[in-house]
Amino acid sequence: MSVQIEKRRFDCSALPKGWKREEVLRKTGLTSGKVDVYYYSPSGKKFRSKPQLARYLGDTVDLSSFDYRTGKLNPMLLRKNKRPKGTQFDYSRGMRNDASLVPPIRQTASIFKQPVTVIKTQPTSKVKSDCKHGTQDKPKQVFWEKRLQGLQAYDIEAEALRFVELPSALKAIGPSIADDTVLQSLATALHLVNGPIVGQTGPKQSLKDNPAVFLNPEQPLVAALNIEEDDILAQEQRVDQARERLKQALRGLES
DNA sequence: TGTCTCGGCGG
DNA sequence: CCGCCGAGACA
Repeated sequence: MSVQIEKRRFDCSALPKGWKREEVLRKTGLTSGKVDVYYYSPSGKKFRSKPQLARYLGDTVDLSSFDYRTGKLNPMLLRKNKRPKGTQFDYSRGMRNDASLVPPIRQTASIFKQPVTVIKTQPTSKVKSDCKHGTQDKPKQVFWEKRLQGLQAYDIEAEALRFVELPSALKAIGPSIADDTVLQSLATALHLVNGPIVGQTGPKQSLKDNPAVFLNPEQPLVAALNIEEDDILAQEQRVDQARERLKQALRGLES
């Protein structure tokens, strides 16, 4: 009698390095014999459905050609609108269909945020995984924050909302970077960057002379900042005051 | 509290 | 029938 493997965690060829795929056999109960499939991100987070995976990977990734159960990439799985024989490759929805998409091409936003090369081999094309560089994020443009410059929040009366004042400790870095841009870059960094936000830590003079070269685009456009115990205490106090004001306001609503 | 496991709902 | 996720069991 062959004892089937009841639990195995594999590297999966269709997935980038570090991702694991696991099959778990149900041993008891009404559903005994059913196999559950799980995925593990490089950081160890467990995923138990395709929607969960999609949520984690974000809108930029198209999982429509990914078969969750088998872990394989392109089994032409979409039941409806199955393509006629003549068509060679499903370029996936959302992709433009111009000359720049004739293989071989590079895609940076592919399954699991991994760069792939689409190569053409007669008569069918296929997707070749490129693992040797690991996962890659889209490079950030230097001073990309400038694209946000001049954008402003308005209230319902179309009146511009007053801009918040930045603490004097936040010193902008870069060519004519205004306070609002500093705030936008800070907010973006807080939202996107995993890890500490430390500001621009490069050599001061170089940053001044040639920011385009010495700036770290991963960090916000502020000089390296140091947060002291006092700053934290002061901030806690401000929060307390704000809460107090909110309490008063709510009390005013009740009566 | 977090992980593992099976049930069961709904497409 | 099967994907997805809730929730009980268990550590």
